[in-house]
Amino acid sequence: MRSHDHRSHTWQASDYDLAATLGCGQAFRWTAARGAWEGVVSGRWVCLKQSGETISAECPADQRDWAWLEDHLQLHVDLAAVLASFPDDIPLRSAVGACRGLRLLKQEPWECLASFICSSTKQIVQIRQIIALLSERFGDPIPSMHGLAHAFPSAAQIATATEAELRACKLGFRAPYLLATARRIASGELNLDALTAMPLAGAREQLESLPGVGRKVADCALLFGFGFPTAFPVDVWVLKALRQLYFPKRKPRPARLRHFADTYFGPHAGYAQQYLFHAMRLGKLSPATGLPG
DNA sequence: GTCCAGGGATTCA
DNA sequence: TGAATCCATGGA
Repeated sequence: MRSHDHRSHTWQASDYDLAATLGCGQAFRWTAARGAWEGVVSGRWVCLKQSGETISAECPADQRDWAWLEDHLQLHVDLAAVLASFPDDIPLRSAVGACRGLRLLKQEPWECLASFICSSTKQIVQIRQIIALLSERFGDPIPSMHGLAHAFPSAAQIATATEAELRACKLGFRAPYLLATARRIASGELNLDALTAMPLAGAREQLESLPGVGRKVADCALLFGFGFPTAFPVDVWVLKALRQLYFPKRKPRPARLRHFADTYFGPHAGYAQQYLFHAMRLGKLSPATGLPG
């Protein structure tokens, strides 16, 4: 055991729930194994552990620096400041109380976009399986601490696949969407790197022009991959949360809910969305905790 | 607005 | 243990 090697690193991270963060369904390449979390970030295999307020990482090879992982885990984010920006209402208090230390990750844009194209009407466990198959079959082999692992395939790598090969990765009707989008990215017809510097609405419009990318998938990519803090993905869980908690005993039209989501939650709306999403899935939000009226 | 497109994990009888 | 339900939806 070496104490000053470059294969492992530790951080002090207060108010950080690693298990909730990696397992809540925002990213799909993390698996819990023997009290640790193993995953692939930016083409690097890594094993993470949390003990109290210490997070440790171990890689199969020496690392020059750990900025790639610090960025992915968003270790610099002041969670208290994020939570303080939320509207002070009963649903969010309840969600925050149920998900202490839940964080948003910063994923690679292409991987995130592709993952959520695969996500439509799939459950999180199934999405993980799809992403694992895509990586095994089309991604670059990389070293891990037990045999070979695989990087998430680039758009160019997926673009070389056939629709049948993608369907064999359990994509079903999503296969042609992913293939067509990969080709548009790989050809340079749409440059994902340019989206980061654009206003949210413009970036969203660009993403929604891609096959298989509607409002919800675009918002997931914008929030989890491109770092737009006000993107607010509305999936079936968040829809349920909004209806039950903010509009009980009413039947708001979808456009009304959309407007509410886009205007109510403040500068870190995406974070608020993640708390509502996760708390709802945990069954920690009940209609009884909703607002009056 | 309605309908359809994989399929398997999960739930429930 | 077999059937029903549900799923981080988008497009025609």
